[in-house]
Amino acid sequence: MPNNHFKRGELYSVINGMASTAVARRLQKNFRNAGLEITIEQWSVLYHLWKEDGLSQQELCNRTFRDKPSITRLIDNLEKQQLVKRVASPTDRRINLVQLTQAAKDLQQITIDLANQTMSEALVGVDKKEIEIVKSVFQRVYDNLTLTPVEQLN
Amino acid sequence: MPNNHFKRGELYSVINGMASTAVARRLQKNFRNAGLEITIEQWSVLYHLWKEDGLSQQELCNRTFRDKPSITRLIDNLEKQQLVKRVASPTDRRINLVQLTQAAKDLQQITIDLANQTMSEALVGVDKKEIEIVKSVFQRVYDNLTLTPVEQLN
DNA sequence: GGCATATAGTTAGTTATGCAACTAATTCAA
DNA sequence: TTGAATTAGTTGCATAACTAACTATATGCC
Repeated sequence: MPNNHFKRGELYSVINGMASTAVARRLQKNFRNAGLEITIEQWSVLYHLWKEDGLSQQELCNRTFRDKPSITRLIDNLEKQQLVKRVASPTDRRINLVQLTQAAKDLQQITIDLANQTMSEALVGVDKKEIEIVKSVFQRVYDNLTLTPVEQLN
Repeated sequence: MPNNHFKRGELYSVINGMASTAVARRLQKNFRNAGLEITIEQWSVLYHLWKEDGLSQQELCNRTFRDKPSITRLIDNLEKQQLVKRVASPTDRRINLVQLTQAAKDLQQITIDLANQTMSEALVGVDKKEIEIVKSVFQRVYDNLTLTPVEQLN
């Protein structure tokens, strides 16, 4: 089957490069145009903290799909910009709880509006059912590659 | 509408983080397990050269959705590993044609097999029609964000 | 109690990305 | 035909990614 030899690699290119890169770049550009100095990676961390403040770094790893060194440095940079602060957990001294500052809270509304607007631009002509399929395929892909065989049965 | 306030941002997280990261990590791991020293980014450049050898750096930018500095440095690293060489275009001295070495040609079959196998693992339980929808949505998203309004009419 | 193991987080080193500013070669138009 | 604008590629700087190796704290078992 030499003819569909490249097809899955092709799909890999599509999933990994094109669209996600384009969306990320646009959102970053929209932040910059609005005079906001944060990166999309920093925003993605803040996003989870807006939903639930005071998460541990480990929990942020899980929710943002990043490894620990990545979160360490993102938090370093967010701390430099005074958007979060590390607070030692009172019950377990290994754990840092990451807490939003007022400056970060002030960013929530405007940046989420920009993200929503960016996704609206991105999704022109794409209907809801298709979006649901994309999400379910991605969840499935993620589960296929990260869950143990036993977990996949649930 | 406070309740679906996060939905598009949520989708952004999904598109940009989860699945593509998981696939990339798994493919990189499979390369490493097979004793192959190349990164997936380098592989994605080789992939386009296997389809058509001797592309210019600009053409590689277009096909891999990367900017020029990224390609410059990927080619630098591929050259260090003696997988490609830059050859000046005979007709336009600004242009570098990027040509595969024999070592790179030898990587084609094994790495494409690994990529196909990785995508097969990733896509367990996902049917062809869903894959087509993901691809078409991503093409649409890419076009929405990169084409001029006039081009979008075509 | 004390040692092995596990967990939370950091650091070092390499690769990659994006932007801005740059050089060199080419094209086009006055 | 020469000088402005365009195109191809490179370099510098900042941020971010992954791996491996590390420290510190907590847990669990004897």
